[in-house]
Amino acid sequence: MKVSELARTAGVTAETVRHYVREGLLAPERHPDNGYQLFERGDLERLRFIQRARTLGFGVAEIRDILTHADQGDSPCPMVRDLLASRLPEIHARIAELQALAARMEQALDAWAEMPDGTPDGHSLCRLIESFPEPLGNTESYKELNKERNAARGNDGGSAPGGSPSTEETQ
Amino acid sequence: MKVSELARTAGVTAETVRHYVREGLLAPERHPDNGYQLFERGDLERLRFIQRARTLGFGVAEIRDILTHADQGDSPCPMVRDLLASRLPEIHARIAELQALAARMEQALDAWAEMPDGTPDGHSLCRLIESFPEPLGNTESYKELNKERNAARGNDGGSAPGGSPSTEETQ
DNA sequence: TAAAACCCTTGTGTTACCCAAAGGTCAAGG
DNA sequence: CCTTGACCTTTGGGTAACACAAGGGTTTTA
Repeated sequence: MKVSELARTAGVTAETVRHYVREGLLAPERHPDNGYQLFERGDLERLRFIQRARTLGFGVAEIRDILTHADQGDSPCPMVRDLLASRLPEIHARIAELQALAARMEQALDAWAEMPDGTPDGHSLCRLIESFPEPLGNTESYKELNKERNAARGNDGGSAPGGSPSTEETQ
Repeated sequence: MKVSELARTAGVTAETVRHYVREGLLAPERHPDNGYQLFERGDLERLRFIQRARTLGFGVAEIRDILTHADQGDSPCPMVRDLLASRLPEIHARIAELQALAARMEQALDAWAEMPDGTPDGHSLCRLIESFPEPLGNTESYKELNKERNAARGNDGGSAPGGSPSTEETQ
């Protein structure tokens, strides 16, 4: 199998397959003459495994670890269980944040239904937004909110090599 | 006010303020001698406005547009309303996806409570994961799921300069 | 006056891919 | 045989919102 045949069979793009190869999740042989990647039946299974793991919320680096362990004869199952168990609360937290966001948005839309648009004067940029409460004091929950956008979980759940964050010019 | 005083007052990091300056949301004057950024009272209000808008789910680029409009004397309110209204369904969709993910994770943890770990043989990488259904056929929902991780919404809701995606080597 | 504290810019990293460019390879038709 | 078009390769850049470190200047203070 060549790249796009594998990709088509598994329902992903060829770019995705190449990405997994680059990241070491897949290690196809190479055609000696032209350098084409040659995938086997096992690679298809491996790719399907990757897909399942992705739908369970695992990141590519984590899946690489899992596969590496399995390739070395170690059972990755305990690791898998731990990862899943430790990630679950984070997911729930993100759901709660998003629900709070949705609630704020709906509340805003409601409140604004009765307000005029108004041209910005020296005091008001957009009363629709300014009529909202500031993230007072609560630096933490504000920063949590930002994670909704970055939302690359997996880089903050584990060990923090730096210690306490956000401590430049602490004064 | 210098950078970190502004940042401290608003409860963000100096890096965040510098980021907004780089992105054009804030345009402080410069001290002619040393090049330091000099913020005024109005910049603090502006920053608080930005924070409120962020908690409402607006992206930095969108906020820049809003501010630019307001600076030019146009009311950004209609734009704000439209953005919010169009984004809300996306948020709900992401909540649903995350809830589905959480459900899958919980289901997995439950099901695995009774399964043995097992050492990987030639057929099984990790039965815990392999016992899961594949994202059959449904390429769309699989890709949607990925957005949970990237989760940079706002770059796919608008105009797509490319046309139909995922159409390399269509064959 | 020297160190602490703060300022500047620039570059790099994060996540999981997508996309474009430049160029080689291969199967089929004329 | 040669062209064409579909496919392959690698490299490099982009995405969102910052965080962080480096290298170097400035200001404040002890």
